[in-house]
Amino acid sequence: MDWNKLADMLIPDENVKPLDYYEAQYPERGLEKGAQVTRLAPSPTGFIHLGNLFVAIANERIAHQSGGLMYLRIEDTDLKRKVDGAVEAVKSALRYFDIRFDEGAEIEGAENAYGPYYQRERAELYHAYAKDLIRRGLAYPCFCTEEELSALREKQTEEKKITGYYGEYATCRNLTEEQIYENLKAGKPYVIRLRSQGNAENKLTFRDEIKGDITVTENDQDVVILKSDGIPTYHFAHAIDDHFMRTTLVIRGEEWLASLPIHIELFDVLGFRRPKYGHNCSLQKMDGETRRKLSKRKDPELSLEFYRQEGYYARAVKVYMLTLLNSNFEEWYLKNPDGKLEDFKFSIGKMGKSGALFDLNKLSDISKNELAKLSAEEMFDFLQEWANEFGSDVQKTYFADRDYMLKILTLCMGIGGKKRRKDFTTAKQAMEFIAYFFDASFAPEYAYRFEKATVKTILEGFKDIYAYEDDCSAWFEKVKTVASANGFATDMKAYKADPTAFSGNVSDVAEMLRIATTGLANTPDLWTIMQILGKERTLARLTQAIDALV
RNA sequence: GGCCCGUUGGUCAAGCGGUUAAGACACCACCCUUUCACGGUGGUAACAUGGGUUCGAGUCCCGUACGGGUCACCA
Repeated sequence: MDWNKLADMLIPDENVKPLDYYEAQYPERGLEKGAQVTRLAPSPTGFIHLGNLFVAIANERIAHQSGGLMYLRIEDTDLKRKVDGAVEAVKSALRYFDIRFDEGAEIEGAENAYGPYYQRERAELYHAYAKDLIRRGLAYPCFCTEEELSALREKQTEEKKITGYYGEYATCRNLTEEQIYENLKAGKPYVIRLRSQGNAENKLTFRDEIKGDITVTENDQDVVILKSDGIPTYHFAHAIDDHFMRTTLVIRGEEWLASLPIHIELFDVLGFRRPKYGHNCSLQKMDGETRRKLSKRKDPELSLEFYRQEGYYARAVKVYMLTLLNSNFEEWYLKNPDGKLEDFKFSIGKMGKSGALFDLNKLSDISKNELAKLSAEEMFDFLQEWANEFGSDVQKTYFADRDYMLKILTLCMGIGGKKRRKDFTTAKQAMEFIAYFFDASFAPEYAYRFEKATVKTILEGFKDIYAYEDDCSAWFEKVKTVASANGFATDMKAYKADPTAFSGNVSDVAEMLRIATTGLANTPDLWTIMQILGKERTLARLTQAIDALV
């Protein structure tokens, strides 16, 4: 068999350059010792999910912490999955979480010397190396059809053999020269397969940066490296790209662990030094009784878009990811609540070995704490930004009167008090929380716990003596006045001693007033709310409440 | 099914042969309090299982069970 001839026929010389050329074009990066080059390599499906973020944060931290860099590569080798605008979607989603790339696809201001970063634009490189493999007898054309392949798979399954294209089953591996040229002449479509030199009987231990030592078997599958359209498969592109982009560390999902033997063989056969690998466990969730990997179809919370729509504070999501990512992060953060996330010493060795259940509850807790660190102005901006994109028309009007809104936020966040309140968990929830401050969205249901007549008398009594100018204590004295005038206890001790002696107590009266003016039984301080609402609006609300009591 | 990986409270987890088995979230109780939220105090709750090794095992070894991942011209 004349491999050179075959190689020239399959991949003509005019389409590729000598291998040395590429090595020279993409030299080793002159980074300091220990600096890691990492990457995020999504396929442009337009669906960027939590797992991407998870891995992205780890890659980003390690790269920047070590004085290295992280780049963005687009794995667009499967055109069936390609979606327009997907790259922009990836970038904007990650930007929202403050993940910065140093170079890569559409990264402005970077040198991008190791590009192109779209795999479809790197065809020449893949072809050059595929050609070299063919020439060396380490790759060959395969003319098997999809039908033949699936028939083979069925047969193997039936016979309880390992499925795949390998050993005796790799029929095209042994095609004669004549057969090959005949097939080519007949115009039969073909793929290029690796002629695997491995033996599945051989096991070797592989050091994974996250999982530690794992045992893998040698690859013996004649995997496809170039698809019939001349585009490489993931495996081949991975080997070539991570070599020429000079990646030193690949952190990726553990779904890749199974194909690691293929990658090991590919790197070896191509003569490339392998990067280090860390295979990260995927996020899971409970589905009834069982836990499972978060799924794109079933779980909206997998999509990063979900967090933007719900108005989760980006930093909160990031903090949560970090607590899942590095077991000692949470402790560090407790000690350094105001520290910069970048100051935490991220370590790949502290990454979990088993998949974590995603816990929205925990995220909510973190969100509350993060939002409680904002100033009223920052909260204003955060909410407005969210409302502009996802809010209702009414919600957008909340921001018309900046001072009014800032007063509301100051109250609801407990700014100026001894302790911050933690009522807000997301922008969406916060907007609903403050809705009663705006007449346009004030829709009270007035769920009183007392007789209408009683409530009415009390509301009228309070309205008569209410004065906007009253300070907090004068105001509360008036509440008490109305309370005792109607047989409600003003002294809690007396009330507790004998509840039957009273109709209720001040807190019940306060509740009626609260429901009347806000429609809710639970709110922040009522006096302050009335101050913010203003005299006119407060009286109007009381009147409205009284009128509703017929 | 084959091959890999894993298994400490409901959840995330510390633990590296000797601990009263940390901490956080959630939950419960009490305190603070005109409601709520915040805050404070306390509480319920765990080493999947069976064998070894060892003076001693959550920690090391083997088996079992359970869970996860993967077996494409998808990444």
